[in-house]
Amino acid sequence: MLSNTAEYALRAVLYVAQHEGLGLVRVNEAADALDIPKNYLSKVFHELARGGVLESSRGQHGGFRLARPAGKISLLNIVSRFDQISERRRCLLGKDRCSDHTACLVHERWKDVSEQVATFFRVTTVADLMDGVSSAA
Amino acid sequence: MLSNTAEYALRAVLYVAQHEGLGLVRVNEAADALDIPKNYLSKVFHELARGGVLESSRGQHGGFRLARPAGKISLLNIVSRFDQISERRRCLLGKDRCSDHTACLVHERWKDVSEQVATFFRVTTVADLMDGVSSAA
DNA sequence: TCTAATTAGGATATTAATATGATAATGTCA
DNA sequence: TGACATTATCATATTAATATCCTAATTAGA
Repeated sequence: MLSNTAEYALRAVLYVAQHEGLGLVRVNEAADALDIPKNYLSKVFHELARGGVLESSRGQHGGFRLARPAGKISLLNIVSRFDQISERRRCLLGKDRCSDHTACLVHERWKDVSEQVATFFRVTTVADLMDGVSSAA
Repeated sequence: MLSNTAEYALRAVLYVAQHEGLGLVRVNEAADALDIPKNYLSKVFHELARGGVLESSRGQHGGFRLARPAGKISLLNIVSRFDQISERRRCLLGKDRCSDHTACLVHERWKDVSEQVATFFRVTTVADLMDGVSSAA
């Protein structure tokens, strides 16, 4: 359902969120803790920074922090930098959109299901993922 | 959500289903109609035959037909030869299972959503996909 | 028996995802 | 200023997905 890369990103942002207030998170530290290849995670962090999810600072004592509160970062904000979670309804059979006159009940059901997936990523936030925090669920 | 290959397989089986009773479907014919590379589709068909979804016969006038009625072929039967639609609940963050004591409400919601996806593929049949046929939806 | 049409399947090419390695740029602090 | 720790970035390697090419096996029919 999610690419490796997107899963890395989710776990990494969660890790950063859990270290808010404890200083910046360094790539090496997070890579060790999460068992993700360092150089690869470095690129994931960079991409998340470019996407406005994280903020980076360079130099000694540099690292990453959340760019905004965990409750304001949806899982879609994270995942969409790497995977496409199609918000736009997409036909099960690969066409961009079903022409309405051939649409059958299956297409409707598929639309329902895939919209639920999209909604999950859109409304769930990093804060929701954190242990003990079970708001807005 | 689905790989290219699995999407090809769905479209191809639907095509074969729509030609039931009209003689065997040849790979070249289906590839042209569906705009899928011939040799690639050839392997997809072959794999579906090995998986008991299609039956093949070789030689002149050979081709493919459904191995059983369209209503007895679930989309999961088709797709699972190529993609893994995880029936087993899988943690959003990549672990095989969430340990229960760290499971939060988000995990529950994700389980709900992903089980709906799995159920869709399991209960929807090729017959449901065919135009005009709108049973069991 | 021969030819043609077809599936079966091996070999290889291309492309995208994942991963690694090396270097440059930046900021901190002695 | 200079050493060092860090992010930024470029270059390359590896692996998996997608695609193409070619030949073998099988069957129908002339």
